[in-house]
Amino acid sequence: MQDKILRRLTSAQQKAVFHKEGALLVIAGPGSGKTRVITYRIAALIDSGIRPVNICAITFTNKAAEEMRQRVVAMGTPVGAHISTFHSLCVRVLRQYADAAGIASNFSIFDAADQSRCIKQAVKDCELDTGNFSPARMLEAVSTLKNKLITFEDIEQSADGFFDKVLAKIYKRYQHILEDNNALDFDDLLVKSAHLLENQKDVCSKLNSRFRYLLIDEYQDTNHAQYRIARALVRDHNNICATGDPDQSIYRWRGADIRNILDFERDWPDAVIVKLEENFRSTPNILKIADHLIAANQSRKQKILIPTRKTGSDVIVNCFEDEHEEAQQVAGQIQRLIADGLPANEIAVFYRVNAASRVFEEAFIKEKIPYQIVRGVEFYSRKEIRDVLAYLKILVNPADDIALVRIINTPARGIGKTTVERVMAYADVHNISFYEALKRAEKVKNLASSAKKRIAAFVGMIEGFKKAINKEVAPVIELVFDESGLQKSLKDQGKDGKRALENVDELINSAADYDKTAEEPSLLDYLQQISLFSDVDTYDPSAGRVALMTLHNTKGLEFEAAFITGLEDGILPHERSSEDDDDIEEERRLFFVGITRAKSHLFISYAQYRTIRGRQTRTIPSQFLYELGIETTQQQDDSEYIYEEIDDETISSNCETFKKGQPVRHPSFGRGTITEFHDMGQNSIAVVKFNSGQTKTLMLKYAKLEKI
DNA sequence: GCGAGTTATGTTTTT
DNA sequence: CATAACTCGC
Repeated sequence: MQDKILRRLTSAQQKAVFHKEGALLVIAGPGSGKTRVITYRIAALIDSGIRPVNICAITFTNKAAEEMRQRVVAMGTPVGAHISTFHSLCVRVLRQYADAAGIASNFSIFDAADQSRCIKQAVKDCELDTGNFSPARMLEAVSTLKNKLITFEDIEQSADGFFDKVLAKIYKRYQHILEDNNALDFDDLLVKSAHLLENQKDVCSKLNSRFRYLLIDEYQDTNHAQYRIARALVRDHNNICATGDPDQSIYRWRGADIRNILDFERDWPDAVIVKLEENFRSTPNILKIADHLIAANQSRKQKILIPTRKTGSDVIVNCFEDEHEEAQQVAGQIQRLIADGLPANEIAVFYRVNAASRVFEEAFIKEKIPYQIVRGVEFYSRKEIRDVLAYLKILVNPADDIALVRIINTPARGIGKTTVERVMAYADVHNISFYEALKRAEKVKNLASSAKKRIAAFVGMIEGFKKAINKEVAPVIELVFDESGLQKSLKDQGKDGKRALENVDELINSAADYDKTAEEPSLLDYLQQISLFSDVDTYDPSAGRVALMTLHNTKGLEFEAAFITGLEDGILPHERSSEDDDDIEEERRLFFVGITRAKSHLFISYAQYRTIRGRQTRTIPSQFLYELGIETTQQQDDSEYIYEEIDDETISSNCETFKKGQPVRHPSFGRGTITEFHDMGQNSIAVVKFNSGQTKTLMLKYAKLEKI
């Protein structure tokens, strides 16, 4: 075994793989085989006599976990190591130690849509105006606090500003709503686990002896709560191995804390640090521009990528008329690659925002290119699927009012808004769940006898379903789908319903699959698992189709050919991420991650016009294009094209030379100061920090900048 | 109580 | 532009 592993690894990789006891940090650039190191390390640990059940590996997505499991098994090692995401691990721990964590083990996991309903309710309950305190904003703020393990009690005490005080109130109310529903949101899974591990020493000890080795991949994108969980999990033995790359940190907005990786040596002073700088994935040309681009980030340790591949084709930067031409040309280029013998599943198209997928989809359908859009959650957010799942959730967790409200009258069974409100009021007064109140509907005042009858029938139906619960999930779904009347109502809908019926069929199929493969199948486990599905989880690399995905979803993947699209100011970097330098740097890392996914062919493109919110808008090329360190012939061709559209007078008046520090005025952004100026004649670019706080990169020939 | 039609609203990335 | 929220007539 050891020999077999040795032959395939570089000496640096070996050092990490065969590291014995204590903390280990693997700082590794893209394509350096860091995930591979973890996989081999699991095998090596088992090979050295460690029992598989004593190993816990954490991946960023379920998909990555699945792949790692397969690879470990393929290496001839016994199954049994726990490999999952942080969230999945937390679900397991919380279910097992529910009492100690102070929760019930049949908790619902609230997804974004459920959370949104709860926060809206919370804002309403606090009698606040949703204008100033938009649910989305408050949810983000609450999530940020939770990721830092700040409770509402904490913030209640420390809040001094008006916003913080209101936030504390909403946070508290929101948390109570979740509690009433016996529900945890994504963040709670981490928060409750961290608190459990830190406050219940015996649970912590048990887990320390269960998992004697902890391995964490993509450590640069862990948040503070995850760090605290990891710290507690290795409290007794310090056998932690983390791998990551600060240059690939792209989830700061979600609470990822780069300090986790930067301070690793402080947290584990005896840590051995291994650096993997060789890149086995990409051609030198691709790595050269990746290096050049990422060097523009100020807050970063110098590091370069050492190519091990010797040759490769050029990186191509294309400028297109608009997003339709971009999609069309990308499709054409893909057809050429496929004709040259490249399998379709070795090709991928990346974009910054999901909305950008549509034009590509249209072009691919037109050109008959097989494709798959990597967006898993979309399936589970379809109305019919949510409806079915809501029924199932009620069976497992009757306190889940959100699910109950969803299906009490779906399909329509004559229990309308008024009835629901009256029963809800009754539930509030008696401090019981909505379902409990429905059971006692007889006692609710002002309720029509017809309504009472319908409610009784509904409760009877749910109780009947409960009796049907078994280990196997698929038969329960079929029963519920049929007897709830959902199936019939979809059948009656004609064409639209047909599509929905197919989706439910797919759900039943996947549940049957779950029944077959799960260790201990149960309805509870099934519901909790599917809540944690991620976008990339549905991605099937063997399907022989071109992959379309956001740049965030490309993490950990690689393709022979990659197309990175929409390199325009406001898109990449995204306008909502342009507020400060840190935001821009993260956007730059995102582009860096995209670039380094490509093994052999890289195509980067932007369009001169793009339809944004239904308006065709002239775009400004992304500042990142000028940071790649390449001159492209395409850009010059376009420039000529652009000249025809702009009269000479405008160009000359717009192309004065500016200096750093020059105060300027822009017709829409107002006053500001030039912070950077790249003199490239008619293509000159100025970076302007406006008084509004935003920083924009402007091409002088388009932007009407005035000196003031 | 229900659903069609209208109006407002809000727009990044995701476990 | 796309969807959510809302109104109004049955």
